[in-house]
Amino acid sequence: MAPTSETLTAERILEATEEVLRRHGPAKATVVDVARALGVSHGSVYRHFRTKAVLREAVTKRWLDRTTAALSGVVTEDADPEARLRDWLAALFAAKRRKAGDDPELFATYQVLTVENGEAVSAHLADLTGQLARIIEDGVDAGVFTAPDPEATARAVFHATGRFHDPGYAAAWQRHDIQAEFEAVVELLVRGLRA
Amino acid sequence: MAPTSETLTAERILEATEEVLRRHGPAKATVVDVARALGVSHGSVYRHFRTKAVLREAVTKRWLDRTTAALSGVVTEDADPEARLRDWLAALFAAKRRKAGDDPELFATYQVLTVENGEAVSAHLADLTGQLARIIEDGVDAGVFTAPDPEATARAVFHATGRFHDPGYAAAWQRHDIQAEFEAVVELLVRGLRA
DNA sequence: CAGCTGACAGATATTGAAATCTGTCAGCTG
DNA sequence: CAGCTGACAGATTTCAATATCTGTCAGCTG
Repeated sequence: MAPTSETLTAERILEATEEVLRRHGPAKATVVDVARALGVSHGSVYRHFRTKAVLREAVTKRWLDRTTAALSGVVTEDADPEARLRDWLAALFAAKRRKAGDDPELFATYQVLTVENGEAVSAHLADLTGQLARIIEDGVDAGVFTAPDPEATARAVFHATGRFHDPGYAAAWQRHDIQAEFEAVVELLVRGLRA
Repeated sequence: MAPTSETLTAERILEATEEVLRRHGPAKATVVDVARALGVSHGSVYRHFRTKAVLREAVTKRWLDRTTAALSGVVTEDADPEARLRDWLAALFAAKRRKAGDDPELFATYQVLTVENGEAVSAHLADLTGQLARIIEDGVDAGVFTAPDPEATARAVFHATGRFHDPGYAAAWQRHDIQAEFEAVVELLVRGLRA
């Protein structure tokens, strides 16, 4: 917790920023707070990040990329495409639900950050639909799925499951019947994909 | 525009409230404004609606019910169930897109009102999924759809198309490729429903 | 006397002055 | 001399005083 006197790196600033955001929330977290947490002047922070907005975007990217990385394992899993598709969607839902449930305040903080940084979010969504597209392509190649345009189909599947990964629906993830809802949608989609 | 001196009815108050909301927006519309628009004292408004919250809820209900009514015609349309399902989803999407596009400020106003009145919204969603369920049941009866539990399937279809009717996605309805996205999702769902 | 008015108390919103923050940069320091 | 500091101008936020609004009700009016 005490500010180590290593040299000031972008990475250390990002860590401190995440901590300040967790403590103060997105509205009250200031660059001065971040500098204080690191035991440096706020001018030094501006040496590594040109503006506060750039700093916040970098933190957001880092957070989004952690989710992407966690899911990439499922894509290359050793199972048939339908099972991998189901696993991937379930893993995405579970990850989101865990994040929202474990630390609602931090989740709300990142929700604010993501609406602020549409750019970073678009890139993240492209990453995720890319993973989905790979699974669907594998299914088409194996002859178990029908999809004239796997990229477009991946986006369709992603959009159709929005209720189970879009942060805007986080409140609904508490409902007792949400798991049944999820399974009903996935069932419909998998049936729609089958050759 | 001049306040007619008919007797003050709940309906006239609701109309005036809608007009005040359109003019001032949800944050600044006051009961005093509504009374002024009607040429009465604000005490008279409280004779018909116990609180401001009740008044706003009533306006919200009215607005939601207009949408439900507009769609009910499609349910009883003379066409095969698959066509009716496609028509109904398209009509819902078109109605939402038109509302959001024609008068964005009023749409934003009602967005605020709907988050305020979760109760009224739940009832509205139940109405809509009820209409969907009837179409799906007809499809099951005709042997063209498979759905062990049509009510649950209706909810699944409704959730899966959320991106095309949930007001939270209104910004995305401006994208040039939204129509293609819509058709891709509907295609997948219809395929998933077929017997 | 049914329905409306307007004064009122407490709650909520607005406003403008004071405090804090962002982003810059000349100069300090190891 | 590379990297950090801290004072500064302008932008933004906070806070407390002031104004407006909500909800009630005793009494007015047609």
